[in-house]
Amino acid sequence: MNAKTEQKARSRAAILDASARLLRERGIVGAKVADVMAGAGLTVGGFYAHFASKEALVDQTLADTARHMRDRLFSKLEAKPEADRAEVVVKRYLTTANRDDVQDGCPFPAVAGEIATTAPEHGEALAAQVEAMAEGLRKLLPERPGISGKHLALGLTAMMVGGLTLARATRGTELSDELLRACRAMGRVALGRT
Amino acid sequence: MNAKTEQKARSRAAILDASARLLRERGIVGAKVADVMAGAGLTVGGFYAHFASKEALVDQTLADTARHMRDRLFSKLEAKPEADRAEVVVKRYLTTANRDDVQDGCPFPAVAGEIATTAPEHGEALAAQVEAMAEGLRKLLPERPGISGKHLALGLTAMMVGGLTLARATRGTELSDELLRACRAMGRVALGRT
DNA sequence: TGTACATCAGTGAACGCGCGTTCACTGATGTAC
DNA sequence: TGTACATCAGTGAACGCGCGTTCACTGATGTAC
Repeated sequence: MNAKTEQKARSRAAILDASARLLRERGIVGAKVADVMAGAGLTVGGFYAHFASKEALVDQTLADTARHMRDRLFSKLEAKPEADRAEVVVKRYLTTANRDDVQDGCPFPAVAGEIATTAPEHGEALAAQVEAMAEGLRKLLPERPGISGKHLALGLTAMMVGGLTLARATRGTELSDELLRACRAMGRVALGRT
Repeated sequence: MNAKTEQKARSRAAILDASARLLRERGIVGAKVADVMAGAGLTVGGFYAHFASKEALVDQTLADTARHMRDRLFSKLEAKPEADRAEVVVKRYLTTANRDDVQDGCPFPAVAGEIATTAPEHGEALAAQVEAMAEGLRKLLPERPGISGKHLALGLTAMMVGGLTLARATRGTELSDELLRACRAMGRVALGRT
């Protein structure tokens, strides 16, 4: 059973890889099962030997891509002065690269609206990942008058996700770049770094 | 031709009304032409006597609903002290009512993600409305050190849209209410009202 | 070691369903004389 | 005023298409003796 089991595990990993790319690029409805399987070098029919449904794939992919994003956002911060770290994270997130290289970027803009409107079944999976991102940020925050660390972390998260979502949706317009600059500046103000 | 013309205008208005409700509630893909027509008390086939395509309807509806939201956000501000007005707008936006009464609320959360992923043809229509909202806010802003009025207005807009989008997507979880509170507090901090 | 059988990852066509759009038609309203 | 015809908003069925899911089948891999 060894070679077979290994082959299946490789296929599953390839499916999740393709799904991670397509979910971020095209959203839940846009990431068709047949396209995901083709992206993994397989055909549609085999999908259901790996996942119970498209819904299960989406939940798993959402968790995977959000963790991947956190790994990138919060990596190698030891090299930065403690007081700079939160701002570094905000700046890393609000780049043209994270706007344009969608398939390796943040998954939230691609799924949050769909979850709100037509896919509430993924709401808890999303909530868990939003909390994980905000918690990562909270650990880096300075004390600020008038707001708790938790609220500041959630507010920054909302601004980052909102800014990136709008920047992606308006890609190609002047507004798009301006939104990224504005949100970076807004992050500095909220962190008291003026 | 009079009664006929009037009848057609009434039907068009009814279609736009139903579209405004459904687009905000279900997004672009979720607002089916047949459902919109049924919501207007008509049948599918008649749709194309009023609009060239679903795309045209969406663009028109996006403009209508965004204007409607601005009217509500910026209404009766004369009664408020000048220094409070920006914060009043932020607080009006980030309410449980604007999260839950989706069909009368902000259209951006329902469409921004879809436009970014699978409907870029609406990007310019969205950009125009985002700019209009930010411009409305900008006029109410105090001078703040370290950030221009335009950037602060865009940053606040991103935070408001991001916060509402995530709050709607996580409705029913504890995080959802907390996000609204956090973004209101973040608004106060960004406006220097501590 | 070799042979017969069992397992199972993956294939590809088909199923049921729903979408946006088209189109022949209906019937109420408007126009011409 | 009345009659015959024209217009046109709206109907409802059909079209073409694409989706998620199912399923009979294939062929390579593994097992039993």
